[in-house]
Amino acid sequence: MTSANQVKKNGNIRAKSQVKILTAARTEFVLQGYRGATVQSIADRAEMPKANILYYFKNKENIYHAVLEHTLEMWDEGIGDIEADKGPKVAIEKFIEAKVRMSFKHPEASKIYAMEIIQGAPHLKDYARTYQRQWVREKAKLFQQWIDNGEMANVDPVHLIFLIWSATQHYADFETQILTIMNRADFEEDDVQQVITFLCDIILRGCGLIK
Amino acid sequence: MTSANQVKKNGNIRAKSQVKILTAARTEFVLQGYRGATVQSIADRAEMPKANILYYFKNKENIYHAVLEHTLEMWDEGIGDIEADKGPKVAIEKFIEAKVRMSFKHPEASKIYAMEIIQGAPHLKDYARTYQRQWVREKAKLFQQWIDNGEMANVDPVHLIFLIWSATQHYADFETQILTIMNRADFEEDDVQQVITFLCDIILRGCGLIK
DNA sequence: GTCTATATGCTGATAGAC
DNA sequence: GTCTATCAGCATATAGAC
Repeated sequence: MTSANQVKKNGNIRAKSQVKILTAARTEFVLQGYRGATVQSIADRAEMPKANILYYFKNKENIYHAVLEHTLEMWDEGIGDIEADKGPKVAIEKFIEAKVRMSFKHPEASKIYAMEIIQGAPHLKDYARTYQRQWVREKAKLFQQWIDNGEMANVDPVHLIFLIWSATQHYADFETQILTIMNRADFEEDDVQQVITFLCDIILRGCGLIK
Repeated sequence: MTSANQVKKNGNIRAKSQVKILTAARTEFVLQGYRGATVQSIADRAEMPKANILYYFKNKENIYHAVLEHTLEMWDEGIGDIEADKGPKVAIEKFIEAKVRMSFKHPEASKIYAMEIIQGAPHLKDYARTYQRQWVREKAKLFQQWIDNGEMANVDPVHLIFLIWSATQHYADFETQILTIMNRADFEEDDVQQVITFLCDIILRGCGLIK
C-alpha cells in the first residue's frame, strides 16, 4: 500500500469517526446541555471508547465548538437566502417554506442553537454581532424598499424577520410540546405542508401581500 | 415569645430563604443548565452557605422542581386567559399584549420553560399532556366558533395559538440575540410597546380582523 | 437554624501498552 | 489508531458541632 493510499484510508477513518462523534455529541448536548453531556455519554452514543473521542477532539469544549460550527453551516446552507428578485410575496413564501422544512428535518440543529442563545450565547456573541446583524440590516433594507414602493404594508422589517424566525423555529425547538398537545407520535409530510400553508397565509395577509 | 410567634417568625425566615434560593436557582439554571448549575453556585448567588440550601430543599432536583413549579405558576397568573366575551379582536390583542409584557418582564421564566421543552420536557410531560392540551383544545374551539360565525378568517386555530406563543416568547428566550442584532444594551418601554403594536398589527390582519 | 468537615462517586483528561 | 488503567479535581450530599 502506497503512502498516499495510507493517508487517504486514515483520512477516511478520521472523517467517518469525526462525523459519528459530532452526530452523537449533538444529540447529547441537546438532551443534557453542555455540562450534562459527558464525554462518556457521547462515547456510548457513538459506540466508541471514551479515549477515542478525546483522541479525535482533544477535549470536550472542542467537541462543542465543532458541533456548533457544523450545525450552523448546515442550517444556513439548508435555508438559503431571501431572494430579492421576485418581489416580497415570493421572497417571504420561499423563506418561510425553507425554514419550516429545515425545522422539521433537522430539529436538533435549531435546538442546539436555541439553547446556546437562551443561555446568553457564550460561544456565539461574535456570530450575532457580525454576521447576523449584517444579514438582518440587509434584509430589513430590502423590505423597507418594498414598503416604500407600496408593494407591501408598512410593518417593521426587523420585527418581521424576528416573527418569521420564531414562528418557524418553534416547530423544531418545541417539537415535544407540539407533538404532545396534538397527541401525535411523529410529524408527517401533511403536517409540514399544513404549517407552511398556515404561516404563509397569516404572514402574507399580515403584510398586505394577499387579500 | 409565645410558641405561635416562634412558628410565625421561623416561617418567615423559611419563606424568605426559600424565595431567595429559588430566585438564585432560576438564574443559575438558565445560565448553566440543570447539570451546570451547582448547589455551590446557587448558594453563592443567594449569598448563603451551601449547607443551608440543602437544608431547605434536601437535594438539587427538589430545587429544580420547585423552580419549575414556581415559574409556571407565576407565568400563568401573569398572562391570564383568553377572554371570550369581547370577540376575537380584543381577545387576541389582550392575549398578545399580556404575553409580550411578561416576556420582557420575566424573560427567565420563559427561558427555563423553553430549555425544559427543548430537552424533551423530562419534568413536564404530564403538564403538556393534561393541562396544556386541554387549554389548547378549549381555545381552539372558541376560535373555531368565531370562524364559523364569520367573525374572523379561516385559519387553523391550533397553529394560531402556536404562532402567538412563539412570536411573543421569542422576545424572552432570544433576548440576547435580539439585543445584539438591534445593537442595544437594554429594552425600554417603547420597545415593548412597539413589539405589541407590530405583532397585533400583523396577526390581527393575518386573521382578517383589521383591514 | 447555621455552618464546617468530610464521605463518596463521577468528571475530564492523560499515560502508555498494544 | 485503539483501548485500558488511572489520576486529580469537583460534584452532591450527609454528619454532627455550635
